[in-house]
Amino acid sequence: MTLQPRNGRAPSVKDVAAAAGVSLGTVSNVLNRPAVVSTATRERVERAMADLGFVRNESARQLRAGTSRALAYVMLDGGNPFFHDVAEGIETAAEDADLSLFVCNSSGRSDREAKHIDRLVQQRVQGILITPVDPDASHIVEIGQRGIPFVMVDRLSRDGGHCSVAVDDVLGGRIAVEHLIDRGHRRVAFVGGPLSVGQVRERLQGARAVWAEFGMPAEDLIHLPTEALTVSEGRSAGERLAGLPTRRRPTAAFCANDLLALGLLQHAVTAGLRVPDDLAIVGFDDIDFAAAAAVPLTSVRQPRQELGRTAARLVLDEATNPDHTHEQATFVPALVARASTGTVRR
Amino acid sequence: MTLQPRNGRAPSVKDVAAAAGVSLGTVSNVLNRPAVVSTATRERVERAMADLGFVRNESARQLRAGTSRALAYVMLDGGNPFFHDVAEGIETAAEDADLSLFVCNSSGRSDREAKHIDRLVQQRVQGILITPVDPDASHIVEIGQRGIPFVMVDRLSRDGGHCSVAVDDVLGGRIAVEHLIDRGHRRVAFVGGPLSVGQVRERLQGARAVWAEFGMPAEDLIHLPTEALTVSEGRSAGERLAGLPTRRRPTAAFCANDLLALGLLQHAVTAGLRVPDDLAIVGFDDIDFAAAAAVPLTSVRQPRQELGRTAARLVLDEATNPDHTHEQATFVPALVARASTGTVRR
DNA sequence: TTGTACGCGTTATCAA
DNA sequence: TTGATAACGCGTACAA
Repeated sequence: MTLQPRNGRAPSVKDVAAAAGVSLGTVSNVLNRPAVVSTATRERVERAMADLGFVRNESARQLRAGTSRALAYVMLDGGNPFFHDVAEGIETAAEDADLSLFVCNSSGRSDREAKHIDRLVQQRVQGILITPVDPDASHIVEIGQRGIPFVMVDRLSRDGGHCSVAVDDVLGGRIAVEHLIDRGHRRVAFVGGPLSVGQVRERLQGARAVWAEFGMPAEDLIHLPTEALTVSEGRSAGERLAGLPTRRRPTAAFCANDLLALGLLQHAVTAGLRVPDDLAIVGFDDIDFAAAAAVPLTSVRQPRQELGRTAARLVLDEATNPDHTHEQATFVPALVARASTGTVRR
Repeated sequence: MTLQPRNGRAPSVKDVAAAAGVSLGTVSNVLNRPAVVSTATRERVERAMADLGFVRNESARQLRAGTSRALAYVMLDGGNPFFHDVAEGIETAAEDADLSLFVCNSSGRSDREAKHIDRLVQQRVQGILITPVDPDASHIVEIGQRGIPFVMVDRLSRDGGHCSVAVDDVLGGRIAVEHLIDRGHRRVAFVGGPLSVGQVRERLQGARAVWAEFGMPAEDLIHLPTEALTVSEGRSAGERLAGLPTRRRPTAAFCANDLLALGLLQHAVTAGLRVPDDLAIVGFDDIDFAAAAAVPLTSVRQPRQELGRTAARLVLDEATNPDHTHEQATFVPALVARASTGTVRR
């Protein structure tokens, strides 16, 4: 390979044509409809491309085509493995459709999210998948108004104005707390926040619903609010929990996600509490680190990869199918019981 | 906002010009040199842009400019939070330079890596940052030959043919094992593999070097090979470790990364071993989950974000500075001692 | 089977 | 201060 770029610029089809002694159209044919080119010339052109180190210019193709060959996923928190797993699911689907996937991370900040979306619209991506900071923010709503295919991930659409995929968070909250009641717990903490996050709200709602249905007094389901869904917030919730007067101290905690649960678990162990005997813990998401915790964590599983794959399927349908209708794909969460809730009380 | 796209196509500068009753060049001036346009016309143009929902077409800009306004990072394992933190560091630097960052994930597969690179070259990204599966693979070497600025992350360049950033892995291995010797351990396991991964090789090398310097018999530093640097491989290493005859069983393990260490920790706890009393554990990377483990993990810290920021700085220099010279940025790792090695033996 | 000419949206240059 | 025009690299009618 020579790789001799003419004065710094990457070789174009024009250069290839000149090198191969054919016309520009022929080179294009070799690239896009090799069948209509004679074997001899095709090989000559291909050799020229290899010699020059020719690479198609995606921008030019895209400009010509009017749209790019890429999908994008804007995730809420790159530090949470849950979103990475969702992204993996999206990527497999994107690969099957021979599309690139741009993964962006808003880190829970609305301004960063808006900036990412701006860029993606400028890139003319085929579709946007997003787990939004706030589903009602104007920059989110505008995506749909622009006519860009988009799907909300891990959050259901309220008005059906677009596709979405999520698990039933209310149900998730129900099965988590039902499991704890089943294990004999009569005083339980819900750890999670802020309540501006829809997922947190609904998981709490499910927890409360099932708690009431079992006839338990509302004041025995204590809400320990957190400022974010992170390990360190879980740790701090643990401190507050330990500070409660003994008669009010819960024997179990249901955390709004696994990161909180891991933080809580860590603090509990540090504070000398035995898990699950002194404190049982249930998480949410079932990320790989949940099973890998020193006391493996009971968790409410979300089909992470499948959420991603389905979301990708939906954007692609919206992007290509003129008869597309918006769809709210709801998945059923499942409890995965592990050691952190392993004992039946009394 | 009307958002009335003419027959499906997004509005272009041409449409804006027509709507505002000005020429195309004026619209361009409003976008790129607003100072040279009179306030009146500028406002008219801006209103037209808002009315039409005009968004610059990045492909066209790029085609014109000859290069994109994006950087790319191809990471080795998206499931390892270490790489996410590196990516965050890169992103901050990219943001400062007003560049987009495309994050790709090879998942340790060379074919996926090659595919990603292909696409990135087609996109004409300004530079590529990569933690390669195999630094000597042809598709890696070709990046440099193509004249595309690129930096190897978490892996030093052997021949200096390109920039790279990494910590001193040999030193990292040394301080980990020195810490264990210091804590009184006389039989230690190195958990990690495959040895085709340079980082693993060098960490082992450092471990062996310091072991020898302290005059310890080589056979008391046992290598427990793994097939990957994952939690589940750590767990399986734990099983093998437990299976060793008591006289040969190490009192401490140094793991090639934190994921292995977490898996090992989990198995140890399950098997009823007390950490650190029965088995002390040192990890590598100091990901957030290390501190968050139920027995907080001693680990060799890498300056993850700073690795990323430095790498970004280097590609940008290569991309913009004609006098650029390749640089191997080496960082010094630091031991972060936590509970998993908390006790001095005997 | 191959070659020619045009358009995609943006920017920069030059002329008015 | 504004307007006309050429160029970027590619794909595709259409003509030869």
